[in-house]
Amino acid sequence: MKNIRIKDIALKAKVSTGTVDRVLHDRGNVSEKVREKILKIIEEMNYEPNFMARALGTKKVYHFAALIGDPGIDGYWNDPKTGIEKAAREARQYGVEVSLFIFNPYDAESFIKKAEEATEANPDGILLAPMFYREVVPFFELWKEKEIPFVLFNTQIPEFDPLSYIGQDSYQSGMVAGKLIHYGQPQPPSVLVAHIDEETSNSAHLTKKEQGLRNYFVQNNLHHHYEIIKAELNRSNYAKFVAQLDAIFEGNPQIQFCFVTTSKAHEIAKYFEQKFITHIKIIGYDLIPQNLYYLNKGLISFLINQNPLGQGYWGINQLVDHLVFKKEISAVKFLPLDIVTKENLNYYIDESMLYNRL
Amino acid sequence: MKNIRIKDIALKAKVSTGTVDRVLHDRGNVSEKVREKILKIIEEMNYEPNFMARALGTKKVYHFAALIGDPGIDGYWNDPKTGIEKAAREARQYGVEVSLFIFNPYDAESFIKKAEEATEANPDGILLAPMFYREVVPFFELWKEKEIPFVLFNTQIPEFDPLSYIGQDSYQSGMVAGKLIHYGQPQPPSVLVAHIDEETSNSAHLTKKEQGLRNYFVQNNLHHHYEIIKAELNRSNYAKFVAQLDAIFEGNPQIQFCFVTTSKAHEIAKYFEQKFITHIKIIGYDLIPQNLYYLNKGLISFLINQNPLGQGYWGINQLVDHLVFKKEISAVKFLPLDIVTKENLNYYIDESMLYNRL
DNA sequence: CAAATAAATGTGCACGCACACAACTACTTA
DNA sequence: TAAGTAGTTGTGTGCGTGCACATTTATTTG
Repeated sequence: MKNIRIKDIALKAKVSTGTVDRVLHDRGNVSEKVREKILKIIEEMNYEPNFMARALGTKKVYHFAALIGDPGIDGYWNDPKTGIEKAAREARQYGVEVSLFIFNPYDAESFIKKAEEATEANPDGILLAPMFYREVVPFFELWKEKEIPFVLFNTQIPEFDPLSYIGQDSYQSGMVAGKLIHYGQPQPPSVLVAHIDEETSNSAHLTKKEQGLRNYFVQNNLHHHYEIIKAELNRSNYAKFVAQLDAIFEGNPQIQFCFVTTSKAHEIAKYFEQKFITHIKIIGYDLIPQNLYYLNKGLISFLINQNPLGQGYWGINQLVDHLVFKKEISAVKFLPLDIVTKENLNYYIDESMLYNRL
Repeated sequence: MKNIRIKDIALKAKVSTGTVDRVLHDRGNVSEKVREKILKIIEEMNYEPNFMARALGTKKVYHFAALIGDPGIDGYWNDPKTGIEKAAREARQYGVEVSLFIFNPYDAESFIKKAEEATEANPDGILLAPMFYREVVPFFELWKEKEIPFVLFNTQIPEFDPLSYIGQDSYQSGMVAGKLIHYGQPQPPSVLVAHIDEETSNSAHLTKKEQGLRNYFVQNNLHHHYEIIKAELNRSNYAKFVAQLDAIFEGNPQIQFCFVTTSKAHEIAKYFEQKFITHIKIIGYDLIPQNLYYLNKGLISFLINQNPLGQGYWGINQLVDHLVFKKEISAVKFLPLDIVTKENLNYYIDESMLYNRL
């Protein structure tokens, strides 16, 4: 079961290995006649390059930049960061170095500053979470001009043809939430959809989650019976935050479910705990420690896991596959929407488990 | 950021690369004094072997045998087979060849025959689903004597120290089912636990699933209120199978949930469909086509995915890591217990998605 | 048509490791 | 003490590629 080597191709085509190499890598300086002959033979023998030898034989250093939010400011970013670091560690053997550029996820200015720094570093590829639509667009144009491929994660912006988008299907995750609510309460309940700490106007994925939820009920012909209440909340003024919640729940005692579209489900859980509210079930996003605490306490029923670690990990890997291995990569990579409960939680958070996912 | 090479170690230790090589691979013939010095330097420089170069430098061919059930007889085995083939394809570069030995999962004799064939092929490693406890034990002893490492998946049998076990945590999956039932019906319901087409006496994992379910209710102090009815069913005589179900559901009209411990949830769904039973929710295992059909129709509420594809994939990979790369591998690898509904199904079945898991 | 340039092709080494083989040292034995 | 042997250590080549450099062939120019 011997592997076909470049040497074999060269032999059969009666040329030197150097020429085959040029054809394989489009290095030019090959006559059209010879090129075609070689391509045909490559096809015939269905040659597959040996990645190990390829990686061994090249000493080129690839420099990637990763633009992510500050985990110190919002714990959500811990996982993408870990994923990126893991991928970076694995890719080190192939001559890949990843530099992190960490911005304040609540400050567009900070994003601009870090994006500029990343651009100045003149990397071979960029991975970023384009949180601020307006602010990121000029960079997309700049990078396109400089021919620096970029991979998006977390937030999808297809208009500027990124090399790839990694992330959740926000809309579909809303559908999953709908299912969980419907399953948990066949009688028509009222649902509070809470957007916490982010403007829906500048982050499309929140709206998509809400739409997914609403459409679940439409598609199942239930929307006449269900009541969906929407709220945009902000913790910057905590007293006001609590007052808003008071108003909502006192004014709508019929609410039985709360769907939190950001990673802040724990804030609602905390509120419920303090107010001794036990009859409302919470469904939220992301396995951050605060959420896990309330998941284990039973105040949060389900968390939808968007695989933030995987997003970072696969994001870097897309760049590696494209630039280092010259593989064809898919333009979109949706990650699974895991439904996480107290009972299956362990399989999603244990570090060693992460390697087990296929 | 240059990598440390064996050569660097040899230089620093003032020995030849051959000697370092002997230490790294425990090939013997190294004086204790030198050995320790080298080990210390390896530690100091924290050397990490370059797997590519390692794989490239050895031309040894590894021969693995995989013993699995026949997908033609029970569709469940399609996924492990696919996973094994995928891993085999990836490992080809490292000189790994995998031969499949496919037995009839309902026939112990067939298992013995195939296990004998696999043994005769004298492989370097074996991956198998030890479905028949009594029948497999002699082989464990034989392989141990012949020093052939074996990896188990699907069914755990720790007594004969396999190299590794890959698979589900059956007990915990029962707990997950308990949660889903409890969440879907806070008022104490009755649950039918159905073991279909397998003897609980010879397959421990079915019993573990049931125990997990029961213990969910115990741990949440609910066991006084819930009623759990157990049934062992077999489709070999289909008329009898239906008659049994008739008896159960007519005799227990209070049943609201059905938990099927094998991959045969679709049989119950089919029965419900024919009998126009709509008020009983089904929770089952495995994303086989028949189950997906009824999941999409809404007759099955949830499927617990044990990642059968991953089991095959990681099973082969454990052998590869151990034998080819001489890595340390974990004795147990539990795969995530995915909760799958109609709404997030796509992320678990689309082939291209499988690569996205971390 | 010779010289200069451009295009095409060939050659050989390095990447980091494994392994076969060669060589050296220390210890026995007669 | 020389020969024999076991215990150590050193050397060199191949694995499949990529790439820098050398060489040959075709094309252009004055």
